[in-house]
Amino acid sequence: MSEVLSQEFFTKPAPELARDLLGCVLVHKTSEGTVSGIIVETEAYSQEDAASHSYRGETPRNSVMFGPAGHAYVYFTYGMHYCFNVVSGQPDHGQAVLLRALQPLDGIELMRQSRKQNQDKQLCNGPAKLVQAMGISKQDYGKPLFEGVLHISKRLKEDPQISEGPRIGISKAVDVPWRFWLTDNPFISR
DNA sequence: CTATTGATTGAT
DNA sequence: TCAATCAATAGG
Repeated sequence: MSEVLSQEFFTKPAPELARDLLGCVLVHKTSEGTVSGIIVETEAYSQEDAASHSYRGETPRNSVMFGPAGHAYVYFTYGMHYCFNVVSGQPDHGQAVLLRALQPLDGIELMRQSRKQNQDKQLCNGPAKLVQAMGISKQDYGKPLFEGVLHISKRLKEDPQISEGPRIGISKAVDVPWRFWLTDNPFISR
């Protein structure tokens, strides 16, 4: 068993946290069983960033982004999908890290059931896919990730090789290289 | 109140 | 390449 991250770990700026979360493990202990996966792809969003939900200030949807770091920002989009973010930085500065892909670790059978999909590479290779596979819902909005049934554990291996590039699916700040992934990992999206 | 858009996905 | 599908947000 790996150690759970401290809240302090999340207080760094989003682009930095996005890198540091790679290789860490997202764990969800549900009534059905435990599901977990290695974080292999992330994106950073900060308040000065035109592509960020926090760019135009605090609203009912994004308010948790302006609170203390280490909490979950879950939002509904495209009328059918949820995405999962980790709040980062200091309070009153809206920033977060979007989790885009995981490498399935535990509870793969549960993931297959919730995703109605058998191929392991198709289980968590997209932001809305991992939310489905991990059994995350809007109920998890604002929950702490440094303790509790939904949490993030420390890296299994230190100093992984990381690649970076432009973010996916946005129409503003399209050239900002704030998407990060574990180099050559086969479980990333696109 | 109305209109637009979207940090996506799966099928064609 | 495109439809699905609707809440949040911006604008009047």
